[in-house]
Order: sequence, then structure tokens, then C-alpha cells
Amino acid sequence: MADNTGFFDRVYEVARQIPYGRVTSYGAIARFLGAAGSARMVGWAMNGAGKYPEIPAHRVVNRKGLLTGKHHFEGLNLMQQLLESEGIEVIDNQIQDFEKHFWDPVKELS
DNA sequence: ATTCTGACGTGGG
DNA sequence: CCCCACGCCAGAA
Repeated sequence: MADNTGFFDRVYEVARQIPYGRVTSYGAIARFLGAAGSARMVGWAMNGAGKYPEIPAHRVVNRKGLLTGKHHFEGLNLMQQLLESEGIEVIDNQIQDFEKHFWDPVKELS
């Protein structure tokens, strides 16, 4: 990849590779980008991901498996619906069996 | 330029 | 497990 890949573009590239029915955390992506500790930037980058329909932002949650960013989607529970449609059980904004659905880019992509 | 905010994470209690 | 405080750094006002 070219050097002109901004932080945002990297986040988009990783988020786009999240498999169907899987979820990951902002910190995992940040760590994969070598920006561990700057997990906030990942979330902020996702803010612009809404322009890219290929990026499943609903598969990115915080480390607790909580749908913290669902408020940024159109509907109030659109994020949850998308996840449930992929076979992920969500109760009260909390992904059930989060560890089981967790997808670590560092571990999978490495 | 300065200030604040934020879709987070970690550590201590 | 919960709660609190700090760090992180890009972007907006």
C-alpha cells in the first residue's frame, strides 16, 4: 500500500475485511494498525466510514462487546438488527458470546 | 493557535 | 463484575 494511506484509510481497509457473522473491537483494530492506545481514533475514523457501504461498522464494537456506536446509525436499533441478521445475538446493546464471535485482525490477518 | 470533544482502553480501588 | 481517572490523538469550532 502506498505511504499516502491515512489512518482513516487503514481503518476502513481492516473493517472491510471483517468476516460475516463476526465482530471486532476498536482496540483490536488500533492495535493492528500499531496505534494501540489510540482506539478512539478508530472510532472517529468509523465516523467517516458511513460513506462506505462496504464497511460493516456494525461489526465493530468496544472491547466489552457493547454496541456503543449504535447511536450513530440511522435507526435506534439498526446496528442491533444488522448483527442479529448475521446470527449474532444482541441483548440490551450487549453482544452475547462476544468472545465467540470476536475476530482479531492481528490474529487472523497478522 | 487554543480548546473541547469523542463509535476506547487500561489500570487502580 | 462495577466505578473512577488518565491517556490517546485527529478533527471541528
